[in-house]
Amino acid sequence: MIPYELKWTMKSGSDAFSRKLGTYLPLDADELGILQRLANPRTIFSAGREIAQEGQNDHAAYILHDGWACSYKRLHDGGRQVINIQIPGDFLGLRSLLLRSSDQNLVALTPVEVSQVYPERLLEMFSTAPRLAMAWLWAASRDEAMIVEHLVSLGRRDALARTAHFFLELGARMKLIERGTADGYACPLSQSMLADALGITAIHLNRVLRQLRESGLLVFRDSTVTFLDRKRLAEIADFDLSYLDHGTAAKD
Amino acid sequence: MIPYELKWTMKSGSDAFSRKLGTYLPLDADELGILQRLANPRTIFSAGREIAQEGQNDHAAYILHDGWACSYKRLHDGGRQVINIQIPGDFLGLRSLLLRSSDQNLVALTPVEVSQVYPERLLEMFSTAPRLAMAWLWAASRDEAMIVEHLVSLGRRDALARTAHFFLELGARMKLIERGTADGYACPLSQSMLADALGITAIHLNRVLRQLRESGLLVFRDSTVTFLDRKRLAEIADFDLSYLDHGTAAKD
DNA sequence: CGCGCTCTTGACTAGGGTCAAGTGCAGTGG
DNA sequence: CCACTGCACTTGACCCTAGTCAAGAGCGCG
Repeated sequence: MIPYELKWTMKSGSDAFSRKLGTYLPLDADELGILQRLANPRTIFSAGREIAQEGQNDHAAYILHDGWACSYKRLHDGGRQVINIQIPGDFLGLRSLLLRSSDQNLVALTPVEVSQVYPERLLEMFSTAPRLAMAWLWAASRDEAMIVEHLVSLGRRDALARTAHFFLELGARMKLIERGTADGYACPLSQSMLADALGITAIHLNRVLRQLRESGLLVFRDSTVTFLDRKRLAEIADFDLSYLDHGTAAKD
Repeated sequence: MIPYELKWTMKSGSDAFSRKLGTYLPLDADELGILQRLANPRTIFSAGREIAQEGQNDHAAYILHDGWACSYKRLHDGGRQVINIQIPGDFLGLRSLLLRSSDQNLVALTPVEVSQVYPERLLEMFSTAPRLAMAWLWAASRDEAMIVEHLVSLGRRDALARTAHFFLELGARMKLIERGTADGYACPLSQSMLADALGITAIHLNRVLRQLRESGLLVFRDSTVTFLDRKRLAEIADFDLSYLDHGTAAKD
């Protein structure tokens, strides 16, 4: 299998995080400067590295600049529930900043590049750059809306619809940061990780993926998602991307 | 059946919202004054009244001072998934404040008393009362942590554990606002509402409730939850209330 | 070469959904 | 006072989705 890294479209250059906040409201040079300072210095975690643990109280929050990460919780029986998958431009562990201890685990799924978020600098930003603060809170609200939609999937969609929904959402997010097209995107997730996100077993996910493939809907193979029939997928998944709150979202 | 209103323990008096923020950090007279102004004027919605609708862009957010409400999303097939149940002291629709349109519906489950949250006054507070802003963001983070735990329930707990977990969590929240004890609390939820929160059918919830009752674990009857064996319930549910982030949480 | 990991598939099982019927009560109108 | 309606709740019978168990294939790596 081709190592994931070789397949990235490395058009990062401009910062995914700034670009994301910029979709909420246009940022001026001063504001972009503040963001630049928040986005440095950078730290690298290698793939598989645990970035934060549930119960820790070191209040580790980051901005993810490159690579994929995910947040999850563990149950006492050893089960794992993935809360969210994070891609470049996303927050990591933001919710835990003000809580006494982290409510989740964070792990790097590929090599990642992050910058740490410090509560003091954040509070300072809230008073000196209120527009930026609004954009920040908007992004946090949007993250929460994604978690809520994930909750709806787990509660009310069957395995097929859930899987279709997941890939469609991720596709929309990837497209927003210019790492994907309407046809597909690179996706370095293992089936077991995906299954733990979707609340089904890896075995059943495998069956669902086969069904999606054989129905001519979607192919997930070699760490790549290829949409074959987005329209029908969206119908099956009851997918409506308005919760992603893309201001200028394309219709497809 | 006894009307729900008659059974409230009306010890409100001091404001549930102020008390909640106060558990994060002690508030001084100035800060309490600001909160008082945010908590007025009050609006009443009668039971069953829809407070906000998904897709609306009137940015309606409230603080719930009295009564119960819930937030939910609808699927195209008519299905409903309850996101969260709100009790006095909770936010309503806070996440939708900065989004272009509300990502959820809000409905009053009992008569409720709310005060509206205005974005301008909120931003003002962030610059003039940073400690209050932190407490506010803490409360919002805690709400999100509850949603995440709900997501874990839907993804990885079976119907029995899910139901037990729900009642335990709600019990801890009720106790925090002094509307419940270690033995139980008043709970004006219909079985169908509860089922839509737990991601199961009302019929199956009914079977689960019977099982809980017959196993001597918990009784939910006449809008009242009575714990019979909290210890065993907590084991079954894999319940650990640290995500609720009660600073001084009692151990029981 | 063999270990370990991810992925794949089949056979069987069980948790929870669906369908259907029925109970108990509150409210309404005769 | 008593039908009648409507809603929330209850229970049983049956079925299907997804979990469990088991075996094997493909591949990277020491």
